[in-house]
Amino acid sequence: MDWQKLLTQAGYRISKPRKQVMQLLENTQTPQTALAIYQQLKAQGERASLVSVYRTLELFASLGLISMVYEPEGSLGYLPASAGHHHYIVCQVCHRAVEFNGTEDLDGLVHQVESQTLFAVKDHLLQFFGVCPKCQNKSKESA
Amino acid sequence: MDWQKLLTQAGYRISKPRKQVMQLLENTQTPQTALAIYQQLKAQGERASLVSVYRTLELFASLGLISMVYEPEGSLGYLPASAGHHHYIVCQVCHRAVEFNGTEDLDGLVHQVESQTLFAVKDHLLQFFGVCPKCQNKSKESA
DNA sequence: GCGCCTATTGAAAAACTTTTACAATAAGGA
DNA sequence: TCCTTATTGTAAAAGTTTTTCAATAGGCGC
Repeated sequence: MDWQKLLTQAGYRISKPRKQVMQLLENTQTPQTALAIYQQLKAQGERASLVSVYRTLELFASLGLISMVYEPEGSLGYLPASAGHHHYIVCQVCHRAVEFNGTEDLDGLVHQVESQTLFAVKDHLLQFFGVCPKCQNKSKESA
Repeated sequence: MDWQKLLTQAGYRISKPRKQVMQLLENTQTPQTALAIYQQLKAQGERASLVSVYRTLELFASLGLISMVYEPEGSLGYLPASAGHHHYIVCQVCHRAVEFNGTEDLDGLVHQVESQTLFAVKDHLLQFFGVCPKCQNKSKESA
């Protein structure tokens, strides 16, 4: 189901800022902060407001349409969420984020943590940082 | 090695705010934000400044003396770092954080992610959220 | 396609968080 | 104890996120 139908079914409207934000996120490889999204819309000559970007991101995130990614430098970026798993590895050089599938491998760890700590595990935060293939090649060339 | 020796050897002084912040962190079960630390020091009648708390936390974190924990509601808390692993599970009810040992179990996942994404994995962010044994019992009693 | 209802927007301001500047203070080696 | 300078605290600046509210525009019914 596309995001517009989902919004409508949930009782929300398809407004211009919402379209702009989603379009921008769908066309980027790197997670984008609220401010970065706002600045890019401005740069495109759009009449956009930072407040709407914040509101839109909050809404999209609550509906599971976008995922949050912690950037190496500590800021919080957003990406369109694909169905199912939402774990990312982020390139420390070019910031490109790629999803990986690791849910099954986490199950073992979850059980071990539960028996080790006696907590009931409800949720987790998992992200990897590293260097993407392209940036690996670039550093090889310059070396 | 205790933190005071480590600070001294790294060329830093053992100042009053640094002692206050470390003492407070050592005596708490839940991760503390900069503001929370400042407010507690104030409540204890100490003459403290929020700026120094920020500076102290930044220093301690850079020296590996404290660890950062993402709270369920999104804020960033600090805890004294024990040697070695620094992965936490945080109670969604009482916010208590407990370390768990899962480095080995992550190795398999790291390798899988590397072969799946072709990234070179350099670092990771792993945290669990759940309900601690005490809070599990409390909810059982009230049920 | 038109009009109405109200969700949503944008501008401004407020609230909150973090950083910077700089004179006063205090840590710790001589 | 004295001296040097790292560190502090106050104040201000910078940056981020939220709130307020009148104006706008989305989309349902006709």
